[in-house]
Amino acid sequence: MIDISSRVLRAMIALDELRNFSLAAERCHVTQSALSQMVRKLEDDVGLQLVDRDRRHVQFTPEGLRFLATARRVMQELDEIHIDLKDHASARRGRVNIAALPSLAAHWLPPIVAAYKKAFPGIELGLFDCTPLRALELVRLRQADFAITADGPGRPGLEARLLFRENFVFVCHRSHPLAEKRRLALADLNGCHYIRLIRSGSIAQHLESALRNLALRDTGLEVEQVATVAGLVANNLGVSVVPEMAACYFDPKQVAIVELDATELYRPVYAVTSVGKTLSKAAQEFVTLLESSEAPQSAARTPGKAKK
Amino acid sequence: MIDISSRVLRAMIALDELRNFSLAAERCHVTQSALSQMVRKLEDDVGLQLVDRDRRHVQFTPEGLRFLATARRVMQELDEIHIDLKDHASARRGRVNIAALPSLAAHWLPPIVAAYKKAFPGIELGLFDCTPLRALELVRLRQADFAITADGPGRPGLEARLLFRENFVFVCHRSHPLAEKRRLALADLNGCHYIRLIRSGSIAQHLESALRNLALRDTGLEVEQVATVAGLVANNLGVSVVPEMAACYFDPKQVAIVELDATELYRPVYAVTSVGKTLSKAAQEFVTLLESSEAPQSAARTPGKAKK
DNA sequence: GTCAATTACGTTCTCCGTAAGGATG
DNA sequence: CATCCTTACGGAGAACGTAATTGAC
Repeated sequence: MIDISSRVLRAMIALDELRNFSLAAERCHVTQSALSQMVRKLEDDVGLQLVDRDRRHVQFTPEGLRFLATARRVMQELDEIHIDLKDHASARRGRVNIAALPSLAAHWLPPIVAAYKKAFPGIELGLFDCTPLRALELVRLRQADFAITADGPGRPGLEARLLFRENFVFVCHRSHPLAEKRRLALADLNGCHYIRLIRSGSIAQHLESALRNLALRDTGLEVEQVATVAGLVANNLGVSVVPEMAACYFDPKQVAIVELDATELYRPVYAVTSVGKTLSKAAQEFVTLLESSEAPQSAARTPGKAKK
Repeated sequence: MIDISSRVLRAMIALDELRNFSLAAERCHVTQSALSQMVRKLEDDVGLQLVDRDRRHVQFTPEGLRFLATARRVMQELDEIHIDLKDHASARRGRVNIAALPSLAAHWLPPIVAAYKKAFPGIELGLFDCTPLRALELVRLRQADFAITADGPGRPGLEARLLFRENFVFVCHRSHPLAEKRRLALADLNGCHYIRLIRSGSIAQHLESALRNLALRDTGLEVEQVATVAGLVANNLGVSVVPEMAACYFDPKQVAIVELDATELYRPVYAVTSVGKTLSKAAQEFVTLLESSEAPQSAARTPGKAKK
């Protein structure tokens, strides 16, 4: 199998353009002797004369011209991939695919995305809002560079970095007895009519153990979307517990949002990556930005103050 | 400027296909260590990690995959040009452009072309029938690989190889006094009404010096095509002297063709090439065939016997 | 412990530069 | 005689192979 280096291709192209060994050698930053040897070796390798040197003029043979055409195409390809890789290395170009839980994608992520797009305008962003399991699957399938989710640690092949811990808040109708409290303990929820979120979601999973020991009354309502909970609570059909970030779904005129004094009750938010898969520079930058971003403040009590 | 050799491209492709350093190294006929170093050096050169090796699995990074796509395109180009050049080197493929005088192109060349096409079916042939000057110009312009013409020696930048010498014959109407002779000396033409060919043609040029000393009567006719001479002679408007090969233009029923006993009167036929321009293998083979071909026999006295 | 890739190191060999050679205009 | 390419030769460095090392399963 023949071996051809891009140096030789460049030399041949220079030789064609300058029609002069000395000048071509100069352009290639080698001596004229070296270029002469390069051409000779190439000709030996392919078994054909490619250039006619009649001591005064440099002329390519028909075969040499065919070779040149290929050489130019190849060099264009190599130059392009080189620039392309440099761009990717410096995060000037590229694409980052992110799998995130819907609530995070909708409320915490947008300002970070905005900051990222400003800092790295050449990077395309793909944002998948999906269930926790799907998010991890996308990372494993390499369809997402990383996931932003409440799950992750302990999963084989995945690596999770804690970004922040999100507190839960209690939501009820303003007419509810607990509506006027500043803070509640979990025990205060005993006896309440509770609206559940479906189990497959991240929220229910983190609430389950904490709520199991409470004497909650079942409303018979189990819904999928937090927005539905908001509607139900607004119509005084029950109470619920949701992450701080979901508070904005609730209409403050009808719904009271009360902080929970329960340190054991929180939802961790991780950046989850595949072990052994180096992130692209662009994705690395995004994760760095995530890590430097603050945990969200309660959107309920301190509206319009998303960051410290 | 980065230097990438095809060996490295092959290695990366093998690594992608086999997902295993040891196997890929084997395919590339190097040790696994060498391949590891090759990949590392490539990554250093481009400044990016292209392959994730987690000790057990080989996975390409997004940038690595981009690189691979280019690598495959480039290798395809290089493999193709290699095959292409090998084919040209062995005259399996290619093209030969020939500039030849009309009379040679029409009468001497066809059987040679036929033999050549049989021996080298993959070679395309271009045949230009043109004036002597134009033939040499085409060679100089490299639009023709070589010329078959009566001119050539002494021209700067051109190289002429004598193929054969073609004799001239005397042509006249059957009613002409010289029609019954077996052989004529040049002096026998004195007093004849002579039909001239134009000076720019090869025939007139070779006749000029020999005929200058004869006392020919001018018919006032100077024509361009030998076929026209044939028509004029057939109508008894004069006599002429033409190369043996042109004899077939004349109608034997009306025109007598007489050999000339004049050793100094002949038209040399050369294969003319550009000095310092190596012929393609295909063209070389054609010239070889030309050189091994016999000079044409008189088509007049021995019809149907083109070769000895 | 085994397997697979990396690292270390010595050697080989390629490739380049210097300098001399040769041909051409 | 000057120019331009080729050839000869010697040295620097790259690349390869052997072998020891590391790390994962």
